[in-house]
Amino acid sequence: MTKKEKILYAALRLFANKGFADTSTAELAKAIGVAESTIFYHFGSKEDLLLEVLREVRREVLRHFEEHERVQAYSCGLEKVEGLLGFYLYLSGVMEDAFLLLHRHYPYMLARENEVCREQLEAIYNCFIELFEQAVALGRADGSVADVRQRKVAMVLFTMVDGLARFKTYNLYDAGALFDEMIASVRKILTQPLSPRTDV
Amino acid sequence: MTKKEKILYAALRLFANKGFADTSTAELAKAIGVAESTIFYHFGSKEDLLLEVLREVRREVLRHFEEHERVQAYSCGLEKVEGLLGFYLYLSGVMEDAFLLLHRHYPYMLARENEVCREQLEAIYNCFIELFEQAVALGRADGSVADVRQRKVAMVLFTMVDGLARFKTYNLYDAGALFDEMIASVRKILTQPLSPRTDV
DNA sequence: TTTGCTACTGAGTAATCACTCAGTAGCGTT
DNA sequence: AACGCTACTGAGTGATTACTCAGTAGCAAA
Repeated sequence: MTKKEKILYAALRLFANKGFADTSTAELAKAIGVAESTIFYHFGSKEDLLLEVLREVRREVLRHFEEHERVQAYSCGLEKVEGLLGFYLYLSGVMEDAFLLLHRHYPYMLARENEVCREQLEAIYNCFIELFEQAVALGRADGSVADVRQRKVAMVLFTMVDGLARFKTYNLYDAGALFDEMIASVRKILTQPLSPRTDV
Repeated sequence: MTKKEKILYAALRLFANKGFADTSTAELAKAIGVAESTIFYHFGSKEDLLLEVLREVRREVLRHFEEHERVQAYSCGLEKVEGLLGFYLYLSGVMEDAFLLLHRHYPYMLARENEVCREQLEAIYNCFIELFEQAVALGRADGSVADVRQRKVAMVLFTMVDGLARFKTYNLYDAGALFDEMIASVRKILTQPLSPRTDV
């Protein structure tokens, strides 16, 4: 691994676990045994380093989902939705640092004024929601999913699984124990038709 | 408002919006027109100030929920669950800074080594989940909620609404538009009985 | 051998950081 | 008038911050 790559991955680890402001370039350099100025030689500034880290996170996340899409076969749309939810949670463990970084506030603050940052974040989130929505659409087509509002349901599903992934990486409570319950809930959401009026 | 209170609320606002590490005591002092040393006179250190802020957030959040519990009447458990979810989202707007702070990573990092911090966070989250669980239990008793695993369902509900609140305060997408969909989903989760085997 | 280029570094720098401290203004009690 | 106390401050402190820059080692082409 080149020194540039070492810096990139160490930065991901430290920015994710300690936060951007709480990680000094001196500390980062010391952690991998390079001179502090090497960081600035390769990346220009600390903020540009973060942007490069986000770019790398985007590449990795999309690569993982494309790979999953390519190799994993599902018998119906409902099963695919459930599979994707599981894969999301699995990824949040495999790419723990990346998800930790995505659950921090700093990147979203930066995104407000920095177009490059905004671009990476949007690409990542669009990828997630698109995949969920496509799986729901597939389910509607093959009959495994009832009549639901595709886009909105996909976003609710994403909200659920991302919230769970966040609690998992924050160690707030056991995500594994909750996952089964979430899947059961998702099945109810997707198999029951749109708002069967229950009043009076 | 005393200078001490001014410092406390300005700290909440700045810690929530800029982050703990990114808010300097000099900036905080300047924002409210007091000497920087006044902060240390009242709170001792920057970290102790954060702990005091979290204590205040805890007091406010619990007060709001107790008030809501006291004045709001619901005709059945299911309706109460839905009401609580709406109230949670409403609160995340009214107490935006507090929720922003609770959605940051720093307090949870601090909680690992600081008992006082851990205590405040646990009190807040326990309050939420307890209320949701009680409402679910009420629903089971009055028949508006089907046979479900109370605790786990309550946690899934909390995961959903907290995720939505987070996206709302991060301005990722329109929470209002998603809320109706979430309520519809919650109704499906709570009114359909436990896992009716759908295989083959 | 000279030249040019990339990768990298140690020694800086000004600015900012959290925090300290001696001192004071105001006010109630004796 | 003297005292004691609380609230508050301005002027510091040494440490740390992101970043700069002149210089060097190594290697490839001329």
